Amino acid sequence: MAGGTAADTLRLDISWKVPAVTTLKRADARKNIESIIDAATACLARDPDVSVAEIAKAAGVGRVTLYGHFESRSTLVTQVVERAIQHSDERLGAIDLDGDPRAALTRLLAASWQLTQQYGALIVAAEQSMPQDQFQAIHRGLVDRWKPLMQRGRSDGSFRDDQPLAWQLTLLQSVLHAASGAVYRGEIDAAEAAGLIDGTIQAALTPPG
Amino acid sequence: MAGGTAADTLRLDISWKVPAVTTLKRADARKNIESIIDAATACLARDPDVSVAEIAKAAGVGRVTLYGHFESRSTLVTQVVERAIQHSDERLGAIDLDGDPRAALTRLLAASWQLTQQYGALIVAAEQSMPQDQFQAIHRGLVDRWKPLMQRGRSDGSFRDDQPLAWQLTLLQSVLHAASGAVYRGEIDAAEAAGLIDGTIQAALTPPG
DNA sequence: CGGTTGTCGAACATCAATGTTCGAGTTAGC
DNA sequence: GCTAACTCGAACATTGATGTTCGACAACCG
Repeated sequence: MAGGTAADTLRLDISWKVPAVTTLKRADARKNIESIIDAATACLARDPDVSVAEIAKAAGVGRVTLYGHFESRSTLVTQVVERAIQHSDERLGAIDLDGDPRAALTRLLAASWQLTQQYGALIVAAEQSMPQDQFQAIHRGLVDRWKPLMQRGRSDGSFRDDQPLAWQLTLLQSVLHAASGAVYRGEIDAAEAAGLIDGTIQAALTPPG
Repeated sequence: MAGGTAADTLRLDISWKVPAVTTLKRADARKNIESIIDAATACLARDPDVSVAEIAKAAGVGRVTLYGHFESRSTLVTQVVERAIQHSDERLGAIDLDGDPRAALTRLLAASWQLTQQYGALIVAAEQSMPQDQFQAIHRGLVDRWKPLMQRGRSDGSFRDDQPLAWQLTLLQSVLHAASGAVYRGEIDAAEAAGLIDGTIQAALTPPG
């Protein structure tokens, strides 16, 4: 038994499973990563300046564990934002933007309001923590979801076109954000917010005269 | 010569002019204080998180000099905000809010837009750096400038009253802020902003038909 | 002119947050 | 059950900002 040769040892040593290409982590690790991203999403939606320590606590893991899975706060934020963007894209992409522009706008606003509530100030965190060009790409992507509908509505007289399109797009974002803040401060309640947003935007876009 | 008694010394020592009640600082000191408040206003209007070092540099004084005049960053911000509030109150107080509510609103919006451009993100700095109750008092004061006019317009049918007053007030702030951001980002230019704000708000407040 | 006041830079203390290291203890998965 | 993978707290290094102290120098004002 003890007569093992160097060759034997070598063979045995090979049994060190080189991490292989298995990107697969252990089950508990994957669960923790999920928890962290979920917690980070919720925390960042409330406060874009939230600390890593708070995120870890909210996720129910140690701070060190978090750093074991995410290189830095910045990469965590980036991943959170990327997931949120992907989710938002799916939701918004499923919306029917054809037919009466005003009705389509109502549908788009309803979905966007739901996402705004869910992700809140995440956009602010993105702006502060992500490389600028990356953030701008995201922002452009979001705006492009609205642009065609707005252009179509302006062309066919559904929406006023005596104001720059860029202003109207900014206004949309602004009103959604304002509603989010108002709900947070308790000025209005979440249930009525969707109606207020739609009523306000529709009025603001109605051709004058 | 060196024969001075203790009494002599004592008498001479009395010539230490006790600072008297003269609250008056030296001329250059007063000028620096002005420069600091001016610079801080401009800096905070752009970036509510600007550092004390940057404010000092913008004011053309050393950081130590700044701390010689202001106990802390927080007190500096408070004084800046107080001056801005006072100035804003004077400007807004001079506006005629009687007559046609829509015309009065136009006047109020024009003045508010000018102040929003000037003070930008100062309100954010105030929120972060001032004691909460103090900030809320300021915020209440601002809102109270709009409330009576809005209530009157809602009563006489000039403005829609199928939405909560609180929402409409939030909307006003939001649109002003959005315009400030849009100008900053170059989406629209400052000259046309006033018209866009008025056109947008008037439309949003028009009673639905 | 002369002393008081103010300015300034450099250096220091402090604080909070980020990121790292260590070592001991758990747990998943074969 | 063995082992690699994972967790976790405590302690440490680092960074950037806030405030403070010191001492030399300059400027206002009587």
